[in-house]
Amino acid sequence: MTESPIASHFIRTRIDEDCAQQTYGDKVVTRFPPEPNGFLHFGHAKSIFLNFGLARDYLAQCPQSICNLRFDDTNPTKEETEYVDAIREDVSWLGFDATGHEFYASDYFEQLYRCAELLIQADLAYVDSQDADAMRATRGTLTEPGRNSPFRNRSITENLVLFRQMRAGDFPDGTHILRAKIDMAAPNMNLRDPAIYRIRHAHHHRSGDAWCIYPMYDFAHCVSDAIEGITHSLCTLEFMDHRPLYDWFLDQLATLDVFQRPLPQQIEFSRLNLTYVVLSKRKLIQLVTGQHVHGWDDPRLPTLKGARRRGFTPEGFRLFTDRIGVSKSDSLIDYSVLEDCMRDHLNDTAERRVAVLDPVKLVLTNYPEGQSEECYAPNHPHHADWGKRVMPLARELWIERDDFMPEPVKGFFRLVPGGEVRLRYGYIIKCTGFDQDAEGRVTCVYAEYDPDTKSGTPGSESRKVKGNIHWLSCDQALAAEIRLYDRLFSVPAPGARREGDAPDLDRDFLDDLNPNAMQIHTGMIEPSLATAAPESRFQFERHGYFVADQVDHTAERPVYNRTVTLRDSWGKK
RNA sequence: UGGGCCGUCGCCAAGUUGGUUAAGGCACUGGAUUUUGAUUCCAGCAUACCAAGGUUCGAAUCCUUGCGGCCCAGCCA
Repeated sequence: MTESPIASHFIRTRIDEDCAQQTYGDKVVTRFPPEPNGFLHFGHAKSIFLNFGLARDYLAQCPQSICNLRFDDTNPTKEETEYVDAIREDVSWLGFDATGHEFYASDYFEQLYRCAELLIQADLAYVDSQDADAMRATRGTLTEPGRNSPFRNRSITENLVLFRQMRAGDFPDGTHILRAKIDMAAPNMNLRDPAIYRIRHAHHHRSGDAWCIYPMYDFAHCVSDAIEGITHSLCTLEFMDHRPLYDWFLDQLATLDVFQRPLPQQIEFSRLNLTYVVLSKRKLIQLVTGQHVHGWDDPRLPTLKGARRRGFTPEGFRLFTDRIGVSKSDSLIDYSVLEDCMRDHLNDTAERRVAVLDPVKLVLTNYPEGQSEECYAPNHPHHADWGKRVMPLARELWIERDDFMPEPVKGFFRLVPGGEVRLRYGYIIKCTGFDQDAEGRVTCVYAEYDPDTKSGTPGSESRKVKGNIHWLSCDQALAAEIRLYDRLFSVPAPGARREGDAPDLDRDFLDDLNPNAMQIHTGMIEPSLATAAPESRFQFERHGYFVADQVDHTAERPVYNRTVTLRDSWGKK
């Protein structure tokens, strides 16, 4: 696999500067902060490799470096424990162990609360008793300033009492809210007295019913970072406008001696955009709940769970994140880049096997009935030490339907009537005829083999044929379910308007679903593929990379998923 | 139309305290090897940095003015 060198990017540059100036001493502390309200997707893989990768890379230079896994669970109505477990699994699948540095924002509720009281006491926060509609109405617009709330000038004492009553559960949801007192006329909307705490009488997956007020993201995130001693808090571009608020909270709290400087700094990078998929939580949920796919781990889904079942590898993702880099420009990565990365890794690591996906019978008419002999197939063309396996050859074989054309098109150099081709690892054969059914579908192909051309025997090299096809003897082959996966959507930008669309046309991304994203075949496989463990990955020669299905594959009923095809300069449709 | 950010080869992306010939990867093209139309190997691939002006001996890098794209008006994160 081509190992790309560690690429320089603006975040590394910043960290290098901080290290050079000893801003944070001997540490680079990052964090991966998922909200446990959904499954991780390809976009998270970028963030995971960035955050965990950075901490790991700087370990030699800054021995205290680490990356925390922090569950950002400040919204009790959306989060669940099942997601926590799934996320932890995904992170570890990608190769990062967060044992000992796994945290929860909800563990900081008490500290967060104390910080809020301190802000109130410093006259930097107040309890607003407007309802949500009134708040929205007075927030102003992008071009007009907002108006101060009539409750903005409550006394510190009154604010404190009210806030404590909020915590005590004296008020129903939505009646009061704690707001930062900043500037209702700020051009940055986030600074127009943002909400800090809302009342939510809801059961929290970890804190249970201990709380009925919960902190908002802007407040909880920066404080959590400071508590954990994060040095570089990396997030995506849409949070850029929140940075002044992030700095404001921390600055005030540092002034109030809650935190020591230097404070963590937020740095934004552009999120992953990939063609032919959707990466928004909302759309992913729609696909699952709308039954367009079979659950969160459906191999068609761009979730990490789906990727795993699909046969994608952590190393492939690692390669991918290295290749696409990190920057602040909105980019759109072609899906083929991801596929290429998986091929790249799998090419090196997957043993070769033979499978006939769409079998048609081939009879070697001059091969004695009841006889069979051994042929040898290497497990990997570039790793002789991986050994070889025996493939019995006999009179009746299965070959790929696509490898025979009764009426060949130009450029086709596989089996054709009267033509010659090599049975891979076996003999050169010459097609002598074929049977068709009433619909013209080929039902059987006949050929004669040349006994002097067996692979590996002296003289077998003397005759060259261009075509080379794979096969399986009918006696040996086992039937298997082969799930051929393809891209989930049939257009690069699902749901996006396309050239020529009527001005009033609204497209639905679900209409762009690729109906052929999964096709189930019954194919023939080598016996060793049946006994392989779930999640074993192989290259099916001349087809692509396949993985034994994580949940459905058994020796009795083998199931293989196609991860990605081989590159194909001929059959590209 | 307020604020923030971005615009370097088909796709990514270095370089942006101005200094000879604009890194690298992917894709692509050509050639070699090859019992996977795979892999591998070798070679090629931006007089050009959104545009137009300007400053300068010298600019992708500085200035000006435009153009294009993304984000923000949740008691979501």
